Amino acid sequence: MSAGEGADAGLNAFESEIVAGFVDLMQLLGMPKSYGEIYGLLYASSEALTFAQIEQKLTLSKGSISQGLRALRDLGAVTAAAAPSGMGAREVFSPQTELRSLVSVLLQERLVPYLRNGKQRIAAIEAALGGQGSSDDDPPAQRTLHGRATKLKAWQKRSATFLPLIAKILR
Amino acid sequence: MSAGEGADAGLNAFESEIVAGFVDLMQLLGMPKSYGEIYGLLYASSEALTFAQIEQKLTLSKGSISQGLRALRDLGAVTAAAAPSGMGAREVFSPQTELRSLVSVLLQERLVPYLRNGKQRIAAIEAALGGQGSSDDDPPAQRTLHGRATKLKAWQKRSATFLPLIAKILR
DNA sequence: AATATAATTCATTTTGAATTGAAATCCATC
DNA sequence: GATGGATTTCAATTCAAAATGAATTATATT
Repeated sequence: MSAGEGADAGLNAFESEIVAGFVDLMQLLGMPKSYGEIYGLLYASSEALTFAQIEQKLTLSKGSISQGLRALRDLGAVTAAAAPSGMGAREVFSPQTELRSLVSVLLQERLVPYLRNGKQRIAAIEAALGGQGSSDDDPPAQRTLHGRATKLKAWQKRSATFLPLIAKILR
Repeated sequence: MSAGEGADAGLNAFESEIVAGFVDLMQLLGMPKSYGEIYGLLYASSEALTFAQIEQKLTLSKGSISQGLRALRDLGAVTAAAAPSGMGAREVFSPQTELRSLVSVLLQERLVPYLRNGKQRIAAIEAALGGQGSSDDDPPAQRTLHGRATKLKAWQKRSATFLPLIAKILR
């Protein structure tokens, strides 16, 4: 007893362990932990859940649930289906259980913008190095800095290869 | 002009681009951005720098610089050498310029604890599933949950392979 | 069409991590 | 071994990201 963190009233042991796991995963990937709670709860449920069911099982406001569900849907991690009519809810939510695609989407979400930036950054660095040489020259120092800039560029190029490679590993 | 963010008084274009790049990298890996500033400045300098030089080039308190340097040294990203006597400083600091090892250390710093946790978590999940079946039985639902738990376990196992693989790619 | 309930939006609040700053400690030089 | 500057420590502060909740909008049911 009392291993994890937030109490989360209505979760059984199975559910709360799974939720905790996905909370950690989301945080590892720099996403809000509420996303992990929502996704984890869906993952631990044999049936698709309604908004209201999520709300009553987790200690999260409607606002957070709404935002979380939207983000997870946009990521393709959760799918919504029309709720069987008669019950109040509009939709029911299920997890995309293919973990590899989930992780790969989450990863790319962070890596792609980083790499995009990197590319222009390298250009700026090279420009700065070129422009700099004119005034105070100190050849050995300049060579060191050139070497470092070159290293960065090589790294940047390798990173571009990187991403598809990760995608492949995750397959 | 004015592409980046923090002004950082005394940095030239070359330095501030490199600093910005490492700040982004640190943040991608969930480390404080001050670490990126310090490492970036060292990386952009042809000579090893003293504590005081770092302080005067960056807009950071002594406290942050001290903590940042310590963390970077612990990570093996920065090395310290005795400062040539006569100048006030005790030590001078240089970057470990092998980016691959830097990134791999930073990555592992986050991945390893996550994976370690994951392992016990899987055990707890299996225990919970086993203990649960007795009271309210719904075989198809149980089978679904079993399937999901199995998927998690498989994923966990693959993740363990994952880490050395990343290390290999970074080589 | 009207009503009641579900879901979303977004300004405000909370929370946790990063940063600061001032006091304590360390170390080289005298 | 005493002095003065260099560095570290850590409680208090700041800051950004996440969560809330009340007002709004959308949708189902009658």
